[in-house]
Amino acid sequence: MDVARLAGVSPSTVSRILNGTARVSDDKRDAVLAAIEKVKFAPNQMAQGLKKGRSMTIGIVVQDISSPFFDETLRGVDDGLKNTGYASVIVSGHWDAEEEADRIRLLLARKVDGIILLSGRMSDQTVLNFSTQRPIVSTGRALHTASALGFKLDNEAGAYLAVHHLIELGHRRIAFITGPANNIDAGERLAGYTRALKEAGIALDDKLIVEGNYHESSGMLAMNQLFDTHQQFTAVFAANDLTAYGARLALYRKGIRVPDDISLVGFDDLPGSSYTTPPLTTVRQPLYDIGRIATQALMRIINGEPARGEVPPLELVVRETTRRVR
Amino acid sequence: MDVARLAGVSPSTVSRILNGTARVSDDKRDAVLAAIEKVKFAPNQMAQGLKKGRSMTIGIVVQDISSPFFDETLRGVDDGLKNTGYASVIVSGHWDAEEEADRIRLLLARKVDGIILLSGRMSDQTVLNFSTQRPIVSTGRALHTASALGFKLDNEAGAYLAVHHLIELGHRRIAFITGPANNIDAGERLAGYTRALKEAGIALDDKLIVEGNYHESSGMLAMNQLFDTHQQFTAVFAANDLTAYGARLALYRKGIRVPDDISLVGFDDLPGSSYTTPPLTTVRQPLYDIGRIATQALMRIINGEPARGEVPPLELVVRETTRRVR
DNA sequence: CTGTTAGCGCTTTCAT
DNA sequence: ATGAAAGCGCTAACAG
Repeated sequence: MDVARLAGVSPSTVSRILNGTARVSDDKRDAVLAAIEKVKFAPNQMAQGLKKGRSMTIGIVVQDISSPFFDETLRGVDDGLKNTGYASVIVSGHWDAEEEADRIRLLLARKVDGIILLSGRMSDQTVLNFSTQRPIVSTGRALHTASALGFKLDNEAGAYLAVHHLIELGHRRIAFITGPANNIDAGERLAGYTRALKEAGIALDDKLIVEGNYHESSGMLAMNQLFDTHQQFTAVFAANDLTAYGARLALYRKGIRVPDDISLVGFDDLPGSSYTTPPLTTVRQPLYDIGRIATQALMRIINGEPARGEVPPLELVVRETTRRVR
Repeated sequence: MDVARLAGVSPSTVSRILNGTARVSDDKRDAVLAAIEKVKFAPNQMAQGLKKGRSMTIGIVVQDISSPFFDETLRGVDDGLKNTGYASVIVSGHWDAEEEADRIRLLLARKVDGIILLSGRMSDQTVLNFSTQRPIVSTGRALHTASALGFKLDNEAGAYLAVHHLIELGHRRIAFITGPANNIDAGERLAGYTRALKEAGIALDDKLIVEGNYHESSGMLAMNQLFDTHQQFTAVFAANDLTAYGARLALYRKGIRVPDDISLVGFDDLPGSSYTTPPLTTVRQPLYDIGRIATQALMRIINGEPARGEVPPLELVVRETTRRVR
């Protein structure tokens, strides 16, 4: 080590000072510190990592690099990492189980110390397999082993909340724009919609259910399809906020007022949903908390402590896109 | 190496096969490949990095982990990295020059092979200093050395475009919600606003200029301040889209129609701006392209090629929040 | 308290 | 074409 020579000590001593591994006499310490300052020395993390078997890096797998949904969760992750010395490398699985697995293999080759999997598409078994190499914390699944932890939110209950709210306001013809057919969360939200209707004695009408893909454009398309087929309804429940935004625009284009003519409910409560016109009534997912709590749980596992952590439940946020049917 | 023993060859041979560094006889190659498959071997990237002096990682410095603005740019970065073998570690400077420098030092200690600095707050000189250690590509500044490249968009011209559009529509009383006072881009946008007004022979009215902070809430506050002080105006130009969203909500709350009563223009063209109600007229920043082009430029520098790259100019996107004054 | 030694997992001369 | 040996920069015994 350069610094060692400069300070006239051995590399070990420098290392000891850097890591606080052992007592070092004050004069040597001062000399070393001075040398470090002089050369602006910072230990090579790759060498450190190689030696210690810790890369001080965790991997985050998202499905979409550019989505307010993952964004908000990442903010939680970032805060959870604060003062841990850990950095994160973020990769995208692009909503594809295969690609997701590939990305995880890459992270593993990079020797990340742990992985956070957001909205994974892989099977639980695959996650469990990977977790033998490095601890994994995942959202969207219920897992609980020594090296794998999952947080599952009750989508069914969340959707029920939304539809029940609409029913309480007197709505009986409630359209539903679902998420992608192969998406588990989307399926659960559909189940919640169905249950709320059934409980209220409202017959399910397939024509009022149209498939979207979680993006704005699909919300718009879905609304137009509803209108083109002349469906009658007074409220729309969208499987996520982005879809609701699209639906909102379709309504605007038709000159239909929200909430005066039609009520609209979303799902997620993205940061932007408080600023739509009008502000969106939606089911709040504790996105930030999920990120933060998942990260803290992962840190615990990495440090050999038992895995634990719980996230707040979904809750309905009533804003201004819903009102009593007249 | 485990694989080496299994295949009955030396570690060097395995390495040669992995890297294609030299010819290897077919039978040995087959044996090694089989062994790799069997053990599912993937080289330890930290060891590789330590030896080769390349971490195959670049650092990205954003100012806000959770903002549609950076998001869109990051998507471009991600695409630019595709098939390069590079991964990125994203850190946030939180709009603070000091923190930004700290984060860069962290990235440097991690031996990233290059850095992309988005909307940096540091001085050009500081960037140049860091660039002696690792190549840096930055947005928001004009730089062009062997190891530092900057892309600067013409904010002044962009703002001019927006205000000129409003003036052409007959607006004369145009309010401006600025960005943070210490923000360079914001200052340039103010200059563009001023020039457009002056060119049209419209006197500048300080009362129509109110400071925001680039967030939705400040747009809302700014509008309210304008109303509370009884300003007269028929159009509002917001320093960025988020601010425009906030202004839009304030207008909605007052029952003022957009664009019928008041026209509104933003700046950025965030992905969500096509789906506001009504869709927002704004100055388009090629966020995605910036990310992609910056990344490709950085890759070139890393590979020893001359730095180059150019981003598309700002352009006005006329949607539905502006109309001719009656 | 501190220096010497070995070695983390890989690549790269240098021989052969 | 291939193996042996050295070494990337650091830390962790092991002596002393």
